[in-house]
Amino acid sequence: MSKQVRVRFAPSPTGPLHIGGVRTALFNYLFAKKHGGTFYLRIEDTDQNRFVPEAEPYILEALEWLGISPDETIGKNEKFGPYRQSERKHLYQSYAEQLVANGWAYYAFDSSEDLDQLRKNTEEQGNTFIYNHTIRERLDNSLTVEADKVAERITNGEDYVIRFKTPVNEILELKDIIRGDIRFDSNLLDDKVLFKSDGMPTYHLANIVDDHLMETTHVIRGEEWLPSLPLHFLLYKAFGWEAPEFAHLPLILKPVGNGKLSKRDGDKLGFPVFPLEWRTDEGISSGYREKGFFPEAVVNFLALLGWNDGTDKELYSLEELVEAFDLSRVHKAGAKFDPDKNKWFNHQYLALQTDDDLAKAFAPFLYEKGIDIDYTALVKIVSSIKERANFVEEFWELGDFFFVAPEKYDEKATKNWKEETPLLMQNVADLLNEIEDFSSMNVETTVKAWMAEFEIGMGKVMQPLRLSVVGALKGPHLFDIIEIIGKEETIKRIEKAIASL
RNA sequence: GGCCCGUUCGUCUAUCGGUUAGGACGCAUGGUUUUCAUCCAUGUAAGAGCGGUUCGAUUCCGCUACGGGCUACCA
Repeated sequence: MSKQVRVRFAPSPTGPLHIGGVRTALFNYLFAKKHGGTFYLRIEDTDQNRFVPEAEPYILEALEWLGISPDETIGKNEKFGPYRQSERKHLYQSYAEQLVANGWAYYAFDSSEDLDQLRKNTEEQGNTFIYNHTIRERLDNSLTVEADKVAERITNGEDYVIRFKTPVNEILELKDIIRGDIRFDSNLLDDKVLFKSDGMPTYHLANIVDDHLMETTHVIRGEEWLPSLPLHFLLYKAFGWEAPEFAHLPLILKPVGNGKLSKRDGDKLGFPVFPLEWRTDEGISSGYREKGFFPEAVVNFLALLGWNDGTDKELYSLEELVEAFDLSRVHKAGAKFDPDKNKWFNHQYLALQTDDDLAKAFAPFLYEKGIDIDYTALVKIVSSIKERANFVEEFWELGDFFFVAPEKYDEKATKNWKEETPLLMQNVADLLNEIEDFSSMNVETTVKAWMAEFEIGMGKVMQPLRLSVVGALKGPHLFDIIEIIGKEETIKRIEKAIASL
């Protein structure tokens, strides 16, 4: 690559960042870093009707959480600012008018209502309505109205838009880094609105102008933009600018059924579609962060959704992803989102955390339950249960017995509570009471020696003992549990079990 | 309807004309754990269909089918 790579993520602040958007941002980030380039964030807030003020900070926070913050954006290295299109508003009109002056665009006065009606009528007759060369010479625009009349109507304050005058009879042979060659027939394109009657540019205009002004070298975006590729290419041509290279990413599809993953699917199917929780008057949409996902796990999973480096490697740090990433190895077909695999990645990353970090992450859960525990003990507890969890949150249901004595006993397990069990358990309690060194190892040898001496079967003791201490047949090594909760508590639990079973 | 993109195990994917079509998730079985889970092992399961090109096609081309996206003064 000859030029310094500059790529962008350019979301529209209409709501929280969707998981598909996250992946687009991630691929841009990886590509930039891979080539020692710059990753910048631009806010495309040209639609005043759908603007949501909370969206912009949300997007920034989400990228930061994921560890893929932009190098340049609002308030950060603003070499090409402003980075909000609403603050660049003054730029666009003159570019649109430049196109009109060069014969690449025209003013159009048709109202939305008239056009809707016309579209409806045309389609009722079984024809396809396209505002392009087939019809533009017959509609109310500067192609059909005298120049002085056009000027008069505009100065009189009449609403108008500026439309692109799509060239006729051109076969456009375009290139996409992921998809290769794509052909479009210009006759089938429509004359897109570039400049709206509210004085704002449309996406198409603003996007091309800004990508050029901000010296973007590669446009990496979702596949839903592929149909506008010919328009964008033509716009670069009309302005006489060199076009960036394009790469259209495959879509992320919903895990079950058909169609792309939508914002609604997430909580309906039991997994988040947003990086961070999003609260509105209508309710709360869950986020990966709040659900206890590690950002590294989300990044890793997303990176492998539609891309791989050709090896069997699946666990990548962000640095390794940067190193291995290659746009031309991005898969072409859409990928179904797999919540199970996503969880598996989290399990892998949980296993990589230190006991200390996990204890710190778990502490707030305990605090909320009003449980006060010695930090050293907590680290031990976390260490004994972490390998069975996918999420820190699960530590509670996996190890609640470390903190509170069982309230009730698992029904299935109580069947092993035989007639002679109470006596046996009382013996165990008495035995434990005698032990000085209450370490897991020592308790285990002592109890086992006692069982051997009196020829008592393991099952007769171990199962009821576990039931007494834990309340169910689950959990880590029993003697480890006993060591952690201590002699006094263990005996208390045994006696409680004898009394209630 | 029109335009564009796509199509390998249930899912994510490897394969760049010759492979017993590989890996991972999931699922199943076994082992470890006197528990549950983890972990380990094994198994399960795929080239949409039809035509070409070729000595030989999952791989290249065409058609069909199916899936997806776009088709706004939204991005």
